[in-house]
Amino acid sequence: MEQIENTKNPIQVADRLFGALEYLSVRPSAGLSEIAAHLRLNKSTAHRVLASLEYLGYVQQDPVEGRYELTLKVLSLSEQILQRMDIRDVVHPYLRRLMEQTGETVHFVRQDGVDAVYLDNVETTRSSVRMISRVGSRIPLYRSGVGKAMMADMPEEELREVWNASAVVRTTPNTITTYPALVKALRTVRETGYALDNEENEIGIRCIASAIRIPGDGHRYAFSISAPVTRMDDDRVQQLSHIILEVKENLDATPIRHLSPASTRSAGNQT
Amino acid sequence: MEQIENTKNPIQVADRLFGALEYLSVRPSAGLSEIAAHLRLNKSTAHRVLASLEYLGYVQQDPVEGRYELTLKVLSLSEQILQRMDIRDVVHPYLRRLMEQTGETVHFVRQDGVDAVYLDNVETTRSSVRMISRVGSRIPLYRSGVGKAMMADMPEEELREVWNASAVVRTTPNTITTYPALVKALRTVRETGYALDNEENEIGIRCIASAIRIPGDGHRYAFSISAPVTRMDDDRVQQLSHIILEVKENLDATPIRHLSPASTRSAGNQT
DNA sequence: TAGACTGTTTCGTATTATGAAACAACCGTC
DNA sequence: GACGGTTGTTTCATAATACGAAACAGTCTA
Repeated sequence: MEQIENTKNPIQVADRLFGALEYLSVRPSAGLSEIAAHLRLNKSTAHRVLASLEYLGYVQQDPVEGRYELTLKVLSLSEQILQRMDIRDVVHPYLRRLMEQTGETVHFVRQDGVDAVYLDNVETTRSSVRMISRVGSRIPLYRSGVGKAMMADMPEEELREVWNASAVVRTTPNTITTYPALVKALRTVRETGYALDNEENEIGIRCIASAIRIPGDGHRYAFSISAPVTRMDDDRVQQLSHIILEVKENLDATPIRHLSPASTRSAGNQT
Repeated sequence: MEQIENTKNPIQVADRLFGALEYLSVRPSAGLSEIAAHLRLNKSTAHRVLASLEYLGYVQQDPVEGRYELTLKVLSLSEQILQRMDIRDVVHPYLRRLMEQTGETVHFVRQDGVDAVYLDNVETTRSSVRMISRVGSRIPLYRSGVGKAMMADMPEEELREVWNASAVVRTTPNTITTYPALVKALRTVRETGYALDNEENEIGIRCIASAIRIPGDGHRYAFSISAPVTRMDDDRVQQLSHIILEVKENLDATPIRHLSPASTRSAGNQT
């Protein structure tokens, strides 16, 4: 029990509270017994936990069925987080122009641990395939263009940590699955200035990405153009890479007003 | 102290945990002492709360500054919630078409308590004013087109409850501030089939909205077209109302596959 | 009607969170 | 260079708090 002892959550209830929250976020609604069983809690405890979440406004109980479901309060939380990310406002017009220039869907991400998290995107208007915005979703760094772009900027030690913490899964024949392969790929990224995801995450999808740096911001950001391979042969990759690099230069040169004091923005809500 | 006694949170720590979370969601980062002061907690307690949130992955501490900030995990939570809302996938193409037909920004919302919460939107490509997506943000029902559209479908008792729970604030000269005025406005909505927000929330913005109903879904939904008054005179309102009503009819007739059993969707992540 | 489910409430107990205080490690000042 | 003023961190005895078995109250099925 000495060293092996997993560092424990200093507040046990927190496990239960967020466990319930996360469980409910995956299904439309759930009954008390079901939640209790899943979290291995006594019904009574589960009930208290749910009552607490309800009190806080994150959970709501169907008065007739008795089932529990999330309210949209957690969405407001996310919205506030996104809203104070000034960098999104700066980057968004570039994304838009990039989409218009290329006709392809573009993404903007930030590193969060071993993943890249989508912060913004502008979807192509040309394709008939609607792809609803997935802001907030994740993709592993080692398996994405944006991820490779950001990793190319990391010092060796940090890279190593990321790799070790990553749960490597081969999702396509092209997926990078060894550290040496990753290092080699990153060398190419550094040479060319952009990262190519050549169907490494999903068959049929290629994408070109580049990292950008924000002075005074500890996080890593990147943006990308994705398209089906049918529209993305090597020639097109060449063309697009020029556009990508141009945008990157512009963004790197753009000063970002960071951490505005009171962070009081014009509300500007619309009906 | 009989009746007056506020129903208390059955789990006190929950207040602290989510208090810290919500506090951090408003500012880019915060120091421990600052958080402790704001939540009126002992530094020691605050530290434990933060450590717990960090353990759960929602909070991260800057190793050099020592300041705390949110990770993007809460965004993933939201994303999962949005992703299982099948109705968004159904409605999105309609929104897109609506925007293309009218050239104006369109919104899609759901009722959550006394507010409408934005679930999706398609912003106009014509205007040069970029308006980054505000999915997750809120607007009071009584002060919005979408809100009035949804309230028009409520039985009197429910309406009364909403009104009483609403914190009425006059944001423009046109804002509805009395219950009789609201009732009267809703009568018009029922007669015409759509709701008009005539600069009732924000000067210079008009919008037309309509509620839709989803069989087997306990929630209320609505969508809207917003535009500056300069592009939205009474004639245009007339025109747009026809389009709105047509979309509403289509949507009301569209069957929504609801609560898919395992809710396992094609992931389809892209780099 | 009996049985098997729901979700809810109670209450004695032991676990758990609490916070004052001491600690360590900075930073700018005098 | 010791100072007071900051950070964030750790300890620990005590009180408060969350716990869960069990009983309860419904609802639906057989």
